[in-house]
Amino acid sequence: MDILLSKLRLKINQDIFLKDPETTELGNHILESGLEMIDQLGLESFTFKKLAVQLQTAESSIYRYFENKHKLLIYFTNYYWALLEYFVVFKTNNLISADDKLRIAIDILCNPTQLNDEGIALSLNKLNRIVIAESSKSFMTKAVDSENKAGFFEAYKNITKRLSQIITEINTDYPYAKTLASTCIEGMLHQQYFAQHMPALTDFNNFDESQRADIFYQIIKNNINH
Amino acid sequence: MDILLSKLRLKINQDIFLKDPETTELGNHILESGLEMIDQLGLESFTFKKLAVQLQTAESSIYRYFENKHKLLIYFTNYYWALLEYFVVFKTNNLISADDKLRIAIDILCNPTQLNDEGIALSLNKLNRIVIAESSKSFMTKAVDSENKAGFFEAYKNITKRLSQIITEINTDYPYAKTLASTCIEGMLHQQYFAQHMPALTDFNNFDESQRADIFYQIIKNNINH
DNA sequence: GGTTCATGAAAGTATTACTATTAATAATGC
DNA sequence: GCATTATTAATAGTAATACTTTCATGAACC
Repeated sequence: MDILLSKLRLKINQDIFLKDPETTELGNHILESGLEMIDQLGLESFTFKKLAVQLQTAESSIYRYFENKHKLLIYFTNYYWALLEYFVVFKTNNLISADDKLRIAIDILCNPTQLNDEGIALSLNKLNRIVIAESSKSFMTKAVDSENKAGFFEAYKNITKRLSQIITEINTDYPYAKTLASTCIEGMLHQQYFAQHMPALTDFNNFDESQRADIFYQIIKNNINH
Repeated sequence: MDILLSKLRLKINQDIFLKDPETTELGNHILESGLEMIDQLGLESFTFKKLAVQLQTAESSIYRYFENKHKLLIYFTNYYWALLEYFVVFKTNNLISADDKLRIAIDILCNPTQLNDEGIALSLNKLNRIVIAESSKSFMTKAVDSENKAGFFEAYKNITKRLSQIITEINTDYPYAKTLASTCIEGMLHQQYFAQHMPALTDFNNFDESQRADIFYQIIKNNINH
């Protein structure tokens, strides 16, 4: 695993960026500091101007990589979901029991910051935080239909598909695998957000991570076997 | 019910607005056209300037009612959830069976546009659409903690509490009532959005409304009785 | 009839979200 | 080693956004 991870390169839809940021030094700086700043400031207060100042470069240089900050956010969410999908595939690969696969997939999705992040260029913690706090803004826009067509949400749809396939593997006749999968994946994100900011909406705090995985495992299991 | 509804006035946290929009003609126009425009343009493209042009008034006049468009959105989400809570309370009021209450609460939450909207000033359809598409932006900001403290999300927390109380009524020992309730309420919104914009993430289209209610009923029932 | 209040009109500011131009620098090809 | 090309930095500029301020007008109320 370590060997594989030492050169992990995720495939990101080419239309998300104007110029592949992973191919140059400035590009990589844009990703690192961009992630850091969106995490710190939130998407609303984050601007390419501020990022340019931080990187001691020109605003126009950043615009050569990304059309706007919305695309940069989409880049990060794709990166995050592609990464988690990689882990799900890798860790469930040789398992025979679909139930074991479910357990592991949920663990990864609920506690991604526990993963071994060697070989991953971007901070998994920061990615996790911005996906929790900002990712819904990436598809809750009037451009959703055209961007969906352009494949900007493929990584998110793929991981949902993986989870729904595991569900179907456990019970072929269960008719709502996609709804159950997407509801749980969204729910896992929201519960983390609520635990931090609106505790009235959750039974967890962000310390009982394993319990969070448990309840989503229960929700899925109790439904598909019924 | 009709008699009651003919003068339905919902309590909205006073700190959300600078001046109560329901007390004046201009205020009510701001609400009506503001709702219409956010629905049409999306929150990002919507501006007070555009609204002022539409209403043939001055931008500064609108600013006398709401500090910014974010507050206007919060006003609408509060209005929406307060309205649905009213219906839940009203329709479950005299019921003895907690199971019946659950069924009815879920029906209201999943198919709010079926409700009798006589006596409601704002369009329930538009409110429903903007809550689906925009409401997560109302609390996914860096101001969430102070705004939560200020009570801006009370209506949302209240309806979640209602649902979780019904869950607890069915099974007093179930320890995750809040998580189950908030996950389902968020899920109901998301499934509607996915059905329209990202069908790969759902098993429903927006015509089988009753099925959508069914699956959330199943998710809750199958978990709390286990 | 004077005061308060709500609105409208206009102007002004700082910031945002870009685009365009040009000069300087680095990399690469022959 | 030199010319070509690509990449970046620096600067300036534009249109729009998100406000704030000031002031005049008219209506309402007491």
